[in-house]
Amino acid sequence: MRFSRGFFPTLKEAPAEAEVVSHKLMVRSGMIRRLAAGVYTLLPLGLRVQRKVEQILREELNRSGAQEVFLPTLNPAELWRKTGRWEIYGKELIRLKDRHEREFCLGPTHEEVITDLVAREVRSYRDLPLNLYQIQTKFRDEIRPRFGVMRGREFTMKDGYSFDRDETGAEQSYEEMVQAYTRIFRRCGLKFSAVEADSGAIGGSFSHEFMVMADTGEEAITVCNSCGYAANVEKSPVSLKLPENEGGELEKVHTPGAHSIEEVSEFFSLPPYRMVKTLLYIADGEPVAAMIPGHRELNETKLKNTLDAVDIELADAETVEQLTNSEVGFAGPVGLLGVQIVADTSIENCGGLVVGANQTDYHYTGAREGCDFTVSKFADLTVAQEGDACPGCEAGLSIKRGIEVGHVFKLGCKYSESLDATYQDESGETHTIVMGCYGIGVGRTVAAAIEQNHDEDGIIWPTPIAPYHVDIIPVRVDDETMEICDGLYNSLESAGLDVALDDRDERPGVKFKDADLIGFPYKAVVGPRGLKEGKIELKSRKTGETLLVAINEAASFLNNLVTEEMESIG
RNA sequence: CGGGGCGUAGCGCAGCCUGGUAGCGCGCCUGCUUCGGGAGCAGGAGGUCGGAGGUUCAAAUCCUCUCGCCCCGACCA
Repeated sequence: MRFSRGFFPTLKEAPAEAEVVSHKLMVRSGMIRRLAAGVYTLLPLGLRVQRKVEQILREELNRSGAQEVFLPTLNPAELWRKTGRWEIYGKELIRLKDRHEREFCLGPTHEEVITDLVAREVRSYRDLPLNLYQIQTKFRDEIRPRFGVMRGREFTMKDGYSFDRDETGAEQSYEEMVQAYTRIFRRCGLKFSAVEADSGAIGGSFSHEFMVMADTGEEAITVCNSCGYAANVEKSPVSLKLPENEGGELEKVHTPGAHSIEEVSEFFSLPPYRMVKTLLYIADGEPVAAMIPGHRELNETKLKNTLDAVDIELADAETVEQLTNSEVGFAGPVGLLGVQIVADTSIENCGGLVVGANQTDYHYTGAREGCDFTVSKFADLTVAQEGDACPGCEAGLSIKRGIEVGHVFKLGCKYSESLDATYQDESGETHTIVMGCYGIGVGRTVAAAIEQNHDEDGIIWPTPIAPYHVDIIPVRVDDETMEICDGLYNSLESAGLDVALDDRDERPGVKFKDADLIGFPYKAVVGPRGLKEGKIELKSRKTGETLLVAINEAASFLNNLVTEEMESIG
């Protein structure tokens, strides 16, 4: 592509709304433009990169035996009602009605549609296993779209679904997808790790997230440097042990003005872990009290799973006051009526605890679980912290940040059951199909690649997903130079490289700056300095190294460089 | 949805407090000179100051409502 004909609107300054590097650089380099909150137009450069990622996805998924389909965006409500998600998915689901008042939604994911398809078409064990995927626009009315293409309301996602006869088969499909994903992200030039994850609203029993390590990531991950264990903090198990403690008798103490754990802890001159936080939640409409040691944070995902609830939220002040008959800050398990109490396992049989007394300005000391109050369920309820013991090897965990670019789930029969996706085995017996589902955020992968590969001048594309491999830069736009550039352009194109030619009548500095911003892996500079010796300068974006190569050798030289890089990274 | 902030030329911003001529930098157009890391000079185009109401002789500026956007939290690829 020649710059003079191209649509590459680069910007010197990033729009004020862009917060993270990838967003800024995508806007500045002319890849994307915003239409509305979380809704973006892909310009030619952005589209090229996205297409390259999609191509890698197709190659690797096809290689693993999956087949591409294309499912409708417009989904009838009826299907979603069958699985119960019309209600469960909530406000995130974009709903609409047609002229006959029939209800539809725009697909935020496609378990319903694909399972319905398979339920209709698959009869026999001979049809299994089956693995289908699509690359398509998804719609989710995110509460808070942000970071450009990283969390949009309309975005491109690759979603795939596997269908197997049984658990064993499903596990094998899952493993194949993990392998495919590993190849995909490696080819995209990303440093990533597959971490254990919570299976969330989609449901299911087992899942991994593919996280690209980046300080701007929205996810916190626990990582063990010793055995390699990695998990989303939401999922990362914590087993707390509180120090032994005699306890003493239950006693109500006047604690004026002490609301927070710090204040109460200071009041009694006792360490925070002897305090117990009692947090009141509304879980699917029912009040629940969750107790955790005072020095810890509650993990809402774990709480939700423990309660087997669809939706939980922290009770508001009014509700808390109603339930505890006191101001906010004095909730405790002793004498708390009509509320289910769950607690972190560390509290089981524990004595000498300081808890709220459900009376303004009063706390109990010397409370003992099992004696002064009873808990209906114990579970791991806290958020993992830096230094916690690794569940694999007991070494200290560290906390890192990551961007979730992919997610693999073992779904089980959740959808195949509600949509009646079954098959007959060799003996004619009917079984429910066992499913898995696998997602990759395509735009997010592109953004993550930028987060990991950039410098102060702009993007440094990994060669396999660069919009163009080489940018030819004539220093002077005169006939002699342009003739050489055109020659190089043609031979590179016929060698199969993606090549840009900056034939604009601009000063060289402008071209260099744009080339660095856009992030072409190589610049081929054709100018008087090199031409004196009959040579072209090849400059690597990544290393900044410059090589002088004879004009007639430049094409094959570049071709070798690029090919080598594509292969080594693949 | 709760908390914080912002809407003035394509982009980045000033002006608003204390009402009275709409400004700066970049970009864009024309010309000349330049030409190896975002050139210089000269000339020029471009703005219903997010929208609606109100106060006032007079509103970008004050008041009310509204729409949009961004940041912090719960959701997720």
